[in-house]
Amino acid sequence: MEDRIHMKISDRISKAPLFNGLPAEQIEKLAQICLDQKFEKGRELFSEGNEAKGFYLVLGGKIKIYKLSLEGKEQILHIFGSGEIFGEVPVFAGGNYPASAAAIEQSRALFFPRISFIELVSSEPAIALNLLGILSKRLRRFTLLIEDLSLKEVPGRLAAYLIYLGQKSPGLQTLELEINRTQLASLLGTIPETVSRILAKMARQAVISVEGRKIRVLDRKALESLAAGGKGAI
Amino acid sequence: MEDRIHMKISDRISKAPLFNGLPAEQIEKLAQICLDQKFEKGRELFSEGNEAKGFYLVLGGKIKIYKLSLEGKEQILHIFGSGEIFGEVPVFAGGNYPASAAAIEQSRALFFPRISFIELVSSEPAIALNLLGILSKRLRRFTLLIEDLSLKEVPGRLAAYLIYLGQKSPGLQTLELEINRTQLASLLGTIPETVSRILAKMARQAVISVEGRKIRVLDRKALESLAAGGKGAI
DNA sequence: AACAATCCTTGACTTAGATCAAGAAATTTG
DNA sequence: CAAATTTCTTGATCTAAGTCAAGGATTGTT
Repeated sequence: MEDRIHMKISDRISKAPLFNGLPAEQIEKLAQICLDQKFEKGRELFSEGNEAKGFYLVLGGKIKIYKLSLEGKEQILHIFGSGEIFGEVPVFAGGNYPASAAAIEQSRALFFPRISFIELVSSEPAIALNLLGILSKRLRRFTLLIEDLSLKEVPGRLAAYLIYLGQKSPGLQTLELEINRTQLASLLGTIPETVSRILAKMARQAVISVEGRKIRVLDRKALESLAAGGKGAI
Repeated sequence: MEDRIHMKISDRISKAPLFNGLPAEQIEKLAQICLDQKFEKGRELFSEGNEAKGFYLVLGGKIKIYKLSLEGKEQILHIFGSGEIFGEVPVFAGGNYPASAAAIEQSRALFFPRISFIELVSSEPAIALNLLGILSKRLRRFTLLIEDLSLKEVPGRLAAYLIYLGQKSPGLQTLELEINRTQLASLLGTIPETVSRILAKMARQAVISVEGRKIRVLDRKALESLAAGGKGAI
């Protein structure tokens, strides 16, 4: 029995982009050092400022990474799904987690302790290069978020998010927001009321049609020009 | 003559955090593959979307990394000074530069072509680990900027920036903004007028005193509480 | 089915900060 | 040094979006 579970884990590990192109023995080693963890919806994995003991690889569910202001307002930095890693920043930069993490639905993740992982990376250039690629892409995504937050108004950010969702599952013309208005607002740096209002406005202008969390794009051109436009582009 | 210049370059390379702990032969190799470049004030090094052929190590001056909106409004992501690297994201993530770069004063930088550098990293885990550390720290800084942009109002961001400047040169109680109001505004995601107004307001409240680009912190506690406070904290 | 608990939408109001404008100060250039 | 250019400040106005509030729609629970 134990063997079967074990096999499965190393299988999952080998499929993560981070560990692409690693020889089987390395994967096996990784499977030995990691912990398999489950989190119910709402459960917090770590808080900003916690000492970082390692990082996570998501096997299932959704984990949000977020910041809280003193008054408790939340800005979601990213929502990670299956195959993605998070919490790796302090593994290399040292110190504490720069943001908090919580499961927004029932989730499963592998935890890799810091020290054993650093040893592995030092001896395995392939992992290091994969990691460099992942961190670089993440930097690029953050660059985009910063750009959006400072140069675009909320309608532009929302339009950009819809387009991003559309690219994630091409072909489909009805896209499914997999998160509620509050989470979406937090991801866009605004509040649920504003999200509702803007969705309603876009629907009134026949750019999209909205039905709960299902959104159909009616006028792609208009959506794109909204997303591209800076402030005052409406 | 050539030798002396050459010696100097490898010397400069060995002092950059990225190349810490590298053996002399590797430094020498790096010195061979890089190009020594000078840029007058205002000169653009690359534009967002340009194909990335390599990255830069600053030897002197100041380089800003920025994004432009359609209307030409600028958000500065960071200003790099001596010893820092930039433009390394697409070297590993592939593709194009995600932002633009320009010199805000006369500057000098070494350019490292992508391909030769990747080869070196693959064979040299020490460089890879240094790079992972640098990218991780940069991610953390971006995390902070995102937090500031979405959870703090402009006075809070400005206060945080002043504190950050103070930490860069401890001891001194007069700090020198090394950039003009426009650049500062762009860095904080606002406009010069707003920066002026907030500086004036802080001075009126005896939190700081302002004289051109020289700022003296009069009430550190007040400044810190401004920086810590979220929206509506004034 | 009926209840509670979220979640979503819409309206009235307020406000931080952007825009427009114009003069003062500082810096650069001939 | 004077002229020209750039940078900084301050005031008046405008607007995107946040706050407060309350009703309607969904979802889950016993």
